[in-house]
Amino acid sequence: MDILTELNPAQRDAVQAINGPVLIIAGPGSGKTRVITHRVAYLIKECKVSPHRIMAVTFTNKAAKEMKARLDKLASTAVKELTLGTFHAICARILRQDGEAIGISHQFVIYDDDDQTSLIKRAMQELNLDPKQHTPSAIQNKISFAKSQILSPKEFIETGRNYFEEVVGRVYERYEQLLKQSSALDFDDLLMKTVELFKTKPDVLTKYQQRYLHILVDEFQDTNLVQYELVKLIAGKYRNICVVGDPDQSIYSWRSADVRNILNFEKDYPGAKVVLLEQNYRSTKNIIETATCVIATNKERKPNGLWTENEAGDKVTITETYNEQEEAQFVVSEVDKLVREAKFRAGECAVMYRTNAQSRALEEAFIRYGLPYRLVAGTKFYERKEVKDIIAYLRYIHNPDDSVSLMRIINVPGRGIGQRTLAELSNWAKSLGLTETGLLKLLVDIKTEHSPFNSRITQSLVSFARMIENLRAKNMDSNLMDFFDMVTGQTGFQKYLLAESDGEERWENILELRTVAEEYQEVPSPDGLAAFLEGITLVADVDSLDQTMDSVTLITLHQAKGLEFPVVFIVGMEEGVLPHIKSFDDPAQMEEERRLCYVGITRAKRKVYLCRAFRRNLMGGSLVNEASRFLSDIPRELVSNSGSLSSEEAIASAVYSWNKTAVFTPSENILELKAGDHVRHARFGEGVVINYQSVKNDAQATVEFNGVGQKKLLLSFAKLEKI
DNA sequence: CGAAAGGCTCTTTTT
DNA sequence: GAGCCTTTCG
Repeated sequence: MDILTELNPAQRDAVQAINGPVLIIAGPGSGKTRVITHRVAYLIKECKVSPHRIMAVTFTNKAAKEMKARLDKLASTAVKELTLGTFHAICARILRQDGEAIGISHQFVIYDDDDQTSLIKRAMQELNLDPKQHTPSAIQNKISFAKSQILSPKEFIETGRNYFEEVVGRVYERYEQLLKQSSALDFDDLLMKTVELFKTKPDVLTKYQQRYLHILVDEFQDTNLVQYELVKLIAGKYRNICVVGDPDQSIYSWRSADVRNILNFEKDYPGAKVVLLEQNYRSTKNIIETATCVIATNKERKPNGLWTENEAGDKVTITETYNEQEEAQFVVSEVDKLVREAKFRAGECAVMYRTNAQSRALEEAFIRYGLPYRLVAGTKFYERKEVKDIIAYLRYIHNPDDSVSLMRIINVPGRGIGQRTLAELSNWAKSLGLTETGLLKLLVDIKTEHSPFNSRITQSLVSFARMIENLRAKNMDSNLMDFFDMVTGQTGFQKYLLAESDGEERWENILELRTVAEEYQEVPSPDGLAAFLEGITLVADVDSLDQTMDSVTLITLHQAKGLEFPVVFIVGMEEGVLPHIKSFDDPAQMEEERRLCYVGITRAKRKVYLCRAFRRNLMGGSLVNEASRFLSDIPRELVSNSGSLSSEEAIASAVYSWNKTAVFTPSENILELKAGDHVRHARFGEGVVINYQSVKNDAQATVEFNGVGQKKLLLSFAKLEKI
């Protein structure tokens, strides 16, 4: 297969410009992924560059996986040799390899957000800082920002310009010490320490510079300073650096991403070749025009020439409903309609929203209707308590210095080791210059009467320490699966979990985690555990999104970047939601909200629905929001029903849509059921009615489905059959 | 020590 | 409305 034939001239240009710096500005749907993969394939097949000497950086692991799959088809050569992954994953690998040169333990663990918070809290406690005066999360954000700017605690303190920053500086300093003691790195460290490694160890840098003849970076508009520096360092020798991005899709400034990286690329890399990809292959003309009108209002941007040869297609639908329940109901019934009319499959539809909390009303509606959906994130799998607990056990076994994990699990299940004991343990360890684990080992060796704790507690601590030591030894020569089972069994965790009220369900999450571990089985022990731990820490939830399943995708606008769906619903098109209220007093942030909206609209291939609720519940209270300003930027001729409404009209519309809802609620033949009745559902199969109650003109039934569990169903929607 | 209850504060987006 | 923290009592 010829790599170049199926490309348009601009795309071909982008693929073939292999010498020197290249900037590719790629509008949405312009075949960006295709260009990147073809470029890599071109380098390997036509230019005979060894895959070993190519680095390709993606924004998510999912994007990396996808690219790998595409390359396998395009250039069947050893794609394994490629360095392909997110910045974080690539840096983790580099530090695992060469981090020791700057004092990073070979065994380091990666702390996620949660772990970071607990460590910051501990640092604050030690410094006698009141968490009410300075919230840990504010401090965490600031530290993260400092790291993204490659500022050490010392440098940060020097540049501090107010009291708060001075406080942050002190916490930052102590936090770093605690991280070091725990042999741990946080997410930002992965990047910052790699830059530090390169800057202080020229020989290491040279090694990587010489290796990577070609570097590609995707989603360049969302890189931050650390990432920018990193790329600059590695590309320092050959300068064959190709970056791809779209300033209009920059939506991560809150994570310190800096659009200037892409806007100033030509200045920083003089002579860079610039390629514009402006033809959109994804969306209909109406969708492109709508998106263009929305983004055009931004002042801080260069206009682009996005266009498409695609048909005009359907007009954009704008709906107003009374509240978010009705909004969700509208979405669900509309999806149902599209599916019933055989226009689209459920899996081709996505519902996008600004904040995760908005998924709730949607989920409820999908459940009631009995329509399949998949939620990306939500209570994220790896953030569930039971999952984090087991991971903490595994991590602590892997790395005895990991005090955050130790503190998390030393009393889970309860072993009579409480707050007081732990505080004493920490203090005593500190005064002896030992880690907590070191102290526990000491306790095992000395006579019980020499322990400063009472005998019951000493006994507890000693048996805990012995158990962990035993497991640590087991990890050395056991199969990863056997080892996993030993951990859940011998720690008493399984028993403890199953005794909890919702234990069954939570235990299933552990089994789910176990299946993830299966992927690392072939890695010989003890490295299998290390590989597993690293794999799960750097995974985002979008990474696991499998679009082949035939169910509607519920996803945040941020996560939706880089994806495409035939049908897109954007809900919560209201002032305060999208744009989010936090952006009201900052024009730059407001522009980012607009870009977010733009990203959402441009995910759609065929159909766009923009939904708004007149009233919305937020933290108990109920708010009346005006229509999003973004809606008023869309010309009426692109919209199939009425555009923005004034607030007086909104009330009329609320009444109108209330009636409309009643119309598409088929209130005839509501099935009458009682507890104990057997029923059948198209998706959930057979089950037994547990509870049944009438609600207005409708009825709600709780049904225990065989092998599926309990579901609450609204009978006007769910197609139940009595058997 | 730990379970239960009450009180508080936030809620944007995530590798 | 939840999640976190503190208080209280057994």
